[in-house]
Amino acid sequence: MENIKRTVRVLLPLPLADAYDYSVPEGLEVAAGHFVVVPLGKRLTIGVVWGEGSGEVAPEKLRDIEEVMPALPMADALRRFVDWVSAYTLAPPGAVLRMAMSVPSALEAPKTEIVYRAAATSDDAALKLTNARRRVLEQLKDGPALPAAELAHIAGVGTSVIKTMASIGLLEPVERTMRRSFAHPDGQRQGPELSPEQAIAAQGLVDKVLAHAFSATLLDGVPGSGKTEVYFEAIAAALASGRQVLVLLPEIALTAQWLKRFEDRFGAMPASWHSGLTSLERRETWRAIAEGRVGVVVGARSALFLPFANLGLIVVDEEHDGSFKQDDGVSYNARDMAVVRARLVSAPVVLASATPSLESVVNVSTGRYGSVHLPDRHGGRELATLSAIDLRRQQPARGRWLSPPVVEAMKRTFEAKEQTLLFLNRRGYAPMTLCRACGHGIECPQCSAWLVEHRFRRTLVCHHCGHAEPPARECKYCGTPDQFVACGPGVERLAEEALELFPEARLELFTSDSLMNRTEATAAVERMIAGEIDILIGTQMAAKGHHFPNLTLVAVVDADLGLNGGDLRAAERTFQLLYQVAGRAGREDRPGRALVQTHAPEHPVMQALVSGDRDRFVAAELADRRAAGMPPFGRLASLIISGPDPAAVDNVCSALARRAPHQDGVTILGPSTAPLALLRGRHRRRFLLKTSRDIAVQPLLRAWLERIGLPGSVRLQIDVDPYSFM
DNA sequence: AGCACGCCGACT
DNA sequence: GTCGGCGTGCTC
Repeated sequence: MENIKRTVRVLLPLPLADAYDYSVPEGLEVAAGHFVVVPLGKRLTIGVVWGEGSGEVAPEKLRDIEEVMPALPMADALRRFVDWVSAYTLAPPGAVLRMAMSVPSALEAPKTEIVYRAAATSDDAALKLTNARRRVLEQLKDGPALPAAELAHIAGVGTSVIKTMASIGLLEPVERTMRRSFAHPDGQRQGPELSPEQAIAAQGLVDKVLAHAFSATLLDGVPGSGKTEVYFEAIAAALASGRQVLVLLPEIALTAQWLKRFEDRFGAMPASWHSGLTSLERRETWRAIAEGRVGVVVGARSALFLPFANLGLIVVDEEHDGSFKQDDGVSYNARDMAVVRARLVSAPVVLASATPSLESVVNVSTGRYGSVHLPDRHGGRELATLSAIDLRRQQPARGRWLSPPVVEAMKRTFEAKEQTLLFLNRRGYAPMTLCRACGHGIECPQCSAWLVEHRFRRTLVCHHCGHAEPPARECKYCGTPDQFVACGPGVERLAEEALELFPEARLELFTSDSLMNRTEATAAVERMIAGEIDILIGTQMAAKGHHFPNLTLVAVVDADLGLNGGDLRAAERTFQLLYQVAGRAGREDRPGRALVQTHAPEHPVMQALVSGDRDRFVAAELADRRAAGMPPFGRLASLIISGPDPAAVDNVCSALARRAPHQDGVTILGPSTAPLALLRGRHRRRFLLKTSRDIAVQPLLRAWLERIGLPGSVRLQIDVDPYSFM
């Protein structure tokens, strides 16, 4: 008879329905949170011990854990966070774990090196002291132990001298783990002088940090009111009490300017976490965070799953930003999950924004979140005056996109040697290309979307799947050559127009295509600050996280762009975006102007922007949402069914429709074709589940989907709290 | 996520 | 006749 072995549940970073049971070999010490190597099929995989064995699997199927990784175990709070996110989003727990195990190499034993220190001298050895050997010992007398090569170099001897000294006992080799050291931002350092309002706000946040308990606070203030300085005080307090801080920023707002401000305040850079890190940087940063050697991490949403040893504060800046929502793989909103993570580690979370999301506004009014309000622009700077330009009356010339008042304002700005930002949230030259002969537009072969012409790169690109093709001469529908015509403006086309109007102006494009990487973006920002650019043309990349002192005119070329399409958040998002863009103008001593071109100046969004009455807009938008039972007053979940064969997709939809839940407070909308009816060659249908606030959507969805069989090629994507409907 | 198994097109 | 394409299914 075989001994009854202990079994444990091991969660693997794979999209499996649940953790797997493994047996623990005799003599292996295994506890919850340990990273372990286990066999899976023919290969070995790293997983995390999640608890004692479930006992649900036939004992003969169980396999032994191979080994325990030499890494700090995953903290209890992080494991509970993974479970929580999985339960909320209905993503498999292993898919969530994968986000918390993004750097597998960090789990391996760190590399070591041999360093030498002076050995306790014996008389015997002292006799053999040559000049070279003496110099080596001199170096080590009050310096640190060093690797052979380095020691030899600074002592001016060959490495063979070190080798011999070690062998005759003059030097003692020591094995040391190599680890990158991180600078320590100083929480004790004196901060800048704050205005009375800022000081009160900062104290409010500091009190939350010192309470060492969970709390959520909305920090709400207009651009330039000093939000960053205020939450820096909370960071200082957390650092001073020996705790770690996580700052989440939208990816494109993580700029050199932000880092510079941080360094000026704390005397050292924070650790940053974003997609541009090398694998070495990721490994070292991950490890240092787990070992508590990093005080502050600033990062994009994926930083939320880092293994903090001692987290004492989370800040989510630009909390309204849609990019906190991840749509591929696990659909989660990092802003909301940051609140959960803070609760699980009993730490405060601060959500900061000049244009808070309606969710946060409602959470404040119901008392779930506290609030700290900063009323004014610091230093008495005024917000830009914002005017709507009615495109129905002030028409641009044919084939042109800038209206006469905008051109006139650009002219005056240029003559005053000040800078203009033309904002258009459309990459490329033209969003659509049409054949004049037959009227067909050029579509993506795998998506229901137009191909966008990128004239500089001489390609037509699909912005949804990345498909690219060279421009053809002949129309593929009617064969007529040379009849293509570009429809509508993109930033490249706008640049062409601006250059014709101002041939002597220095003009630059600022988009995610023309500026491929961070370094180039930083350089462009610096040129802008240095006044080497007169006209900057950009997408929303230009609108976030930058501060251009000589920028006095912002023109929004197509303010209606985000309002079409019937998206739930269209008005909210447009307001937030345009408000932020307009906030770029006139930030120093010069007054700024923002001109917003629109076909619907009477639209509540435009009215609110022009009057600067954010509160009235928010109130009106909230009233609409409440009447429709939409978030934040109701709950939404979306199901997207997709597959290459439309008939198979429709079959699944019929099965879903037959089993749809019927109960009070629950509405099922659909199935209907999803907004991108064809994406990457997959046909897409969508159901929307709408419930009242008091109903939890997860049990409802679980029961609904429980017995729905999916053919292999059909995928079902669940999105609880969808942000965008496109 | 891998990795194998399995069933239809272009090669030696 | 095989080599190999990637659809489908399983892994404690």
